[in-house]
Amino acid sequence: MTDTLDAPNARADFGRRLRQLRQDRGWTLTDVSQRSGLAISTISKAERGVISLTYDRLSQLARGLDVDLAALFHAEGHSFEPGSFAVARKGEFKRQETPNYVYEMLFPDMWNKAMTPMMGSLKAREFVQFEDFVRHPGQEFLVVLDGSVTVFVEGREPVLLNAGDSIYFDSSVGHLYASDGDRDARILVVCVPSPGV
Amino acid sequence: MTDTLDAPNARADFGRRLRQLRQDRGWTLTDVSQRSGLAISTISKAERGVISLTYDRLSQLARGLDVDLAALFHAEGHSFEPGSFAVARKGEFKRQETPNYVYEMLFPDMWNKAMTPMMGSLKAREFVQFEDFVRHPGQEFLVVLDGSVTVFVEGREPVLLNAGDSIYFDSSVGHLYASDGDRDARILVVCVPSPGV
DNA sequence: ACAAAAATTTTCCTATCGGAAAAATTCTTG
DNA sequence: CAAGAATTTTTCCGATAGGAAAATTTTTGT
Repeated sequence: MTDTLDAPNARADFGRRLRQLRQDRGWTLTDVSQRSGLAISTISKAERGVISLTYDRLSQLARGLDVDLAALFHAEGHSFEPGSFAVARKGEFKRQETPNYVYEMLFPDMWNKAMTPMMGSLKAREFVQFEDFVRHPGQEFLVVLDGSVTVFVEGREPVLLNAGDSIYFDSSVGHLYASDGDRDARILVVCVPSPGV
Repeated sequence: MTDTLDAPNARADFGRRLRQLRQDRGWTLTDVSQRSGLAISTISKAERGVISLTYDRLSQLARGLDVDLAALFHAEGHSFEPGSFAVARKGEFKRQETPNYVYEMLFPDMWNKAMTPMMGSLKAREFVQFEDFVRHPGQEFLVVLDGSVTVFVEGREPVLLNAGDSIYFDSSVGHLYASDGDRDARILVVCVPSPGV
């Protein structure tokens, strides 16, 4: 009930996007109708935001347009503001501290980023204090900027990375970082969440 | 007409996924009803695949479940090989050279990465030699590891970044990097493609 | 084990979707 | 500029979504 007001706009935007997809391919309503099995009029109305397609029709239409259903929604208005950009200056980060790490998320107030870059410092430690493995659906990329880092991936041998080395892994598998040696280490981590959950 | 047969299955799968999302959060139908503004019965039917939600309702429901609309449609299957990981050692990269850049894609032979990390060197230049802007759907993140870099984003003022600074932007907008000053610059770039298209 | 409460499903009915065909608009071509 | 073709929009109506409330099932407390 709350958002009945702006809903039509979202629908209209979505419609424009549908039309864009169709026209990008140089197809007519008739073409898409044949490819999708939807009535011409239905597609026409959907593109203009006159009606609100059901899941079944959206599903058909996606196939007709030859895109993954999820793709229909991805580049949508609320992805992140198309054309926008943001700069993060060194040291201007929002700090977040845990016993072993100091994390600084780079663009904390930017919505809907496809990836989450973080700068981190790992404190030098006598020996690894085993906290729990971290797990979160998605993929993670880590590059060592300075120092040495041991990466523990659940069920695997530890991996030692030196400055310039990097690792890419499924972040739903338990993982944990620790500075190796007597210096603090600097790392850059980028996470891509798997959508949903 | 063609896919009337499997459509119900897709819808049912989708419904199960909706229920999963709700239960993962420990919410009842009533909870989601309040959060989304949808009737309890509507959510119940949708979860069981009895009805096929319209775009408007899907949109509301996504907000109620606190997920991006696109996330609702992502099949969990095609993440990337679950549990796998890869290490890239400094200097072991596949080199790719253009007049202004030297790029080294970090995990070139790994399939289905959600993001594409690249190490790059920007050659020092007297003044910017204007090649064409680069454009590709998705989002891009750049961090300056060493030196200074000027980032040109189409339609905007150039942005000067020093070591440690970073920028995050919509990569479908034309962009271009150049080393600033008399030294070569080292950068790390991570791209996330927008699916579809 | 039973009663009360909570959660989910079913029923009933109205609003809206979606298809077929007619009407209108836009695009070609002489 | 006009006639005809191609494309899009509108109209009309049957099919289905979606809300309110009753009925059922499941859970909780004693």
